[in-house]
Amino acid sequence: MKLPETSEWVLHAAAVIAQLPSGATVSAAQLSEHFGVPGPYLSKQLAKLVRSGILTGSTGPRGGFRLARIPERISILDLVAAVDGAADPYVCRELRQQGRGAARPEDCTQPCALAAVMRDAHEAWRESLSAVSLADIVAGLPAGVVDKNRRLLG
Amino acid sequence: MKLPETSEWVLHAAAVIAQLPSGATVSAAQLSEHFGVPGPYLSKQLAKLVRSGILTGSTGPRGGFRLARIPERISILDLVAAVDGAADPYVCRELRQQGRGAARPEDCTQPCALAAVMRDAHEAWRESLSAVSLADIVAGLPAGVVDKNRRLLG
DNA sequence: GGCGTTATACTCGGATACCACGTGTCCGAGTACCCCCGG
DNA sequence: CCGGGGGTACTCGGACACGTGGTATCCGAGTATAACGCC
Repeated sequence: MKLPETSEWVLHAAAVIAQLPSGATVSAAQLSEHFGVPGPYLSKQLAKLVRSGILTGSTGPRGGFRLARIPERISILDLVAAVDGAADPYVCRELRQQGRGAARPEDCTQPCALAAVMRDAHEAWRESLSAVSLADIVAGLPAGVVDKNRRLLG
Repeated sequence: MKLPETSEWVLHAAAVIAQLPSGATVSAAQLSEHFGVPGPYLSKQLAKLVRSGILTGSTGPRGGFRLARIPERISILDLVAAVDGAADPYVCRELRQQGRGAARPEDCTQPCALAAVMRDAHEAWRESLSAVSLADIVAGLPAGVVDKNRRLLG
């Protein structure tokens, strides 16, 4: 079980975008330079955030990305789910009802206990990620980093 | 982010093995018939459980697998970690210190806040899985399933 | 009849191909800006 | 000097190859069993 490496890119990129002055935008090329990652591939990931309604993208000169809503209402879970999908990593294929030892349907009125445990764990993971907003991340950045970003974005 | 499909196999197989009479064993071939999954591949996964110290495997006729310790002391996390590894799905590559906008080392005295959030979420997932033991799963099985397994294992 | 030896059949364990998803790249459609020209 | 039109350059968005890890399979090493022959 592993998240795409681009998850980290998207999280850091969103943190930078959140520091933009109101109305300003930043391009994928600028961000790729900022982080030292492949530009076109980063652009591909940011497009996912646009499709998820987290960012809005504008084309043309002075175009780029900006947040679609205030950072207080963007959770880390929103970002991770946008780039990786919201599906549960464990999928129950009803193994108990297959093969020679298949359980009879009348014994399967309750959902599979193992699937329930895995689902609860995933829910705990989601809760933990949704408890932190992008604004919380930005608020915790060291002053030096904020200054550096301000210079980039200004 | 997704778990190997074999995670489900291992969880169900462990639940069956936990119902074995004391001292008895069950072979990978029996289990693969029971669940309708490829035998050699299942054997490969069970070998991981042996390496993790959850099962013990004996060769020869009447050989097979049995639990290495009581099911109360085997958590779902133990099983999942054995088959998928215990690594955090999110790996922090210190993106903040790379590229043109790299933060200075003196601004990175604190660990990356994003990595910390992801780590906490993973820890919540692990806690949730470690709270349930194999004995809990077996105790919750319907009576019909237990009977069916008893007939298989007896 | 009891015991040692041998042959056997069955088990796990690791080494070997195949395939899908993430990774990396490219090019095209669309748009706001800027310059130029005319009034 | 001011307004309109066209060209331009820049942006995002989706379509196209490549590599790594999961999936599936096989065969070999090792061992408890069972039969067999001998004492």
